[in-house]
Amino acid sequence: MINITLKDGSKKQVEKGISALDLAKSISEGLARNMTAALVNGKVKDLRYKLEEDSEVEILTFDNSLDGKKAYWHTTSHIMAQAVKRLFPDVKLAIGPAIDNGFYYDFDIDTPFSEEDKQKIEDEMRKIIKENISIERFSLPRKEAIELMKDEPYKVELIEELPEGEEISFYKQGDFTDLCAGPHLESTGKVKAVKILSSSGAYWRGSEKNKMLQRIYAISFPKQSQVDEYLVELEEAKNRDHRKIGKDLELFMTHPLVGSGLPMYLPNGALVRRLLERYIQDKEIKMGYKHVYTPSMANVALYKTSGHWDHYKEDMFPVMKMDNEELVLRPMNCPHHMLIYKNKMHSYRELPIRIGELAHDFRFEDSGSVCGLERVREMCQNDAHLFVRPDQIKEEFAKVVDLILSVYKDFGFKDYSFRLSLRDKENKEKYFDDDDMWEMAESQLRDILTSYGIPFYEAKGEAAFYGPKLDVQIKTAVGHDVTISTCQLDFLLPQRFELEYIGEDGAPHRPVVIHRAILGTFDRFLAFLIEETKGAFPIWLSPVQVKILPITDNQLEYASKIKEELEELGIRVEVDDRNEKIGYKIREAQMQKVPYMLVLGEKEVTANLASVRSRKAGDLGQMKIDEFKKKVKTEIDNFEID
RNA sequence: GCCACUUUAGCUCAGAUGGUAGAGCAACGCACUUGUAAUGCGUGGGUCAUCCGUUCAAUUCGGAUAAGUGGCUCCA
Repeated sequence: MINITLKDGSKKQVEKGISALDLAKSISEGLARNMTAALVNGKVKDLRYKLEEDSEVEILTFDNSLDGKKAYWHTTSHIMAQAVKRLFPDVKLAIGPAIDNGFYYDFDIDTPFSEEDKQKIEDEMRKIIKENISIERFSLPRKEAIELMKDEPYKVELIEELPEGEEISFYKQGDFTDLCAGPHLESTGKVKAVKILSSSGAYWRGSEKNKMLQRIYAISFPKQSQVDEYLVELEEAKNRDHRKIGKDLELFMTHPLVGSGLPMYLPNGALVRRLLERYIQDKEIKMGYKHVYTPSMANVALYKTSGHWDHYKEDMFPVMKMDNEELVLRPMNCPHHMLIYKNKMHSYRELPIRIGELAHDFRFEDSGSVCGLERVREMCQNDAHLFVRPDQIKEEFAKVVDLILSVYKDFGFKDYSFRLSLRDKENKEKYFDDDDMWEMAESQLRDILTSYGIPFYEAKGEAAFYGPKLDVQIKTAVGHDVTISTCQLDFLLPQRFELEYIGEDGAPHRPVVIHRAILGTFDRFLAFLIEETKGAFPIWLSPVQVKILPITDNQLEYASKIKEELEELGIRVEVDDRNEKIGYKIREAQMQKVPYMLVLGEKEVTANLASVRSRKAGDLGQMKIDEFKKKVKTEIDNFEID
């Protein structure tokens, strides 16, 4: 007998060699029925994994954990591969993992899958599910494993990379066998509802140097209704997409004659952006930042000096040759700001010096990756460079993090995470070559984060070429993972530009540079803000804050009187004086996400009142004009979010 | 940049296996003077993204270009 500790802390004595599934059955039949995998001593195992010694066990179901879902989805990915193999026997299989939302499988096939192909594959998958084929695990020594997979070159490549001497595990379901570490369900019939979502090209092993394979994304659930719900969720995400809302609310537009990745801000969007610019600059000024203006282009030599030329030129617009000069549109502002620092001699007493700019940058983004305001080719950065003494790094960095947190609080953002972006040591040509500098910068950043108790995760290969970064990552409505704020530690540019300050000892010393962008770029920040608010901006950012809706022409005079009163307080207000029914005017104001509507009829004019309606709570009843003015003014001044 | 798909009125979308197109909303006009998410009637509006082919004839078929969408690569 062995001792099993379950997740709830309860203990159980069972026979040695019992399967996880039988253990679940001994607890409850229902639990066993919904079981997708087991977590044994922290490792995900199959349902039929045999428990040989005392262990901590958690029964995973589709509903109680991501690991449970992944076991379910991973099994479905094998069903997909089996279906594809049945329909297209010449296809070579690559990999088919579960992801956070479903799974995919990559196939090497000469002609990409058509819509009809995908329908056929989905039908075949349902057939395999119906056949309820038992899924068996077995393992082989490397040589035999390669022999078994000799017709699958991608699998052979994977096997060859597995550690020497280890048994290689396979899963077999009827006529289909796949190299796989598991875990899996016990049979294909356990999967109930499946839906192919999309297909696309994807490079083998994620490298553009390799062949492009065909990837199919799909999802599966224990119930058909869950598939339907998931599809509704996807549809709702599309309605939150900043590109759709940006068009509906006339925030920005694009035009083929202007070009890809070059959005134009319409009056509403421009207003929101101007308010964001003022908001952040005011905050920065309070924190001792000095703002500058520098040109959007520069001599190539500037980027040769900074070192960007060798690492970044592929992402820049091509050189413009003038008489004796070679000019480029700038992709970042750091070099300009380095020269501003260098413009005069600095004392250790002056530091930190904080140079800020709302600066336009130009990056030649791949045509396939531009996206609304999220990825553009001309952007405006909320950029700043902090020139600090080494002993000030920690404090100054913490101030930046505080600023980030306070801004996010003002906007009510909650779904973001800090990422410590490090160099990839395997890929050194992407980064400035100075191991000592990297080790020092990375460990210093990690120390700061740890000592301030900021939760973060680490990501290799995400650093800037000159140093590691702290990035704030968010997920967009359609699921892109993007950086919204960034703070970077840089020992390189001060060296390249030979920056100095005179220390207490009278000798020159080298400052350290912190690059930071709080709102990142105004473009992407606005995209994020649109998606977070679904276009219902907080009142201080709303293009129209109050819309006055007279019921008939008889209230027009009263309406314009109130309009003037509100305008005196700087409130953005419009009167809808069209000859339409009140329901129509309300519907329109509501769709334009106007925070407050004032309905004015006979009753209001007589009593000198306004009927107030909020976009969020609906009819608030009648209010004195002064009372309403005070309410709105307070909400605007306090950056209130609803 | 790569793979696939898409592009028809200001917007959202129908449409014909080749004989130059339609709806709803919006716009404009008229009537109605209206009480918390769409009043009724009428009018105008399209080189069917652009260019080049095939054809008696192309918005429809083929090719190229541009822009967009979903991914991959890349990235604020």
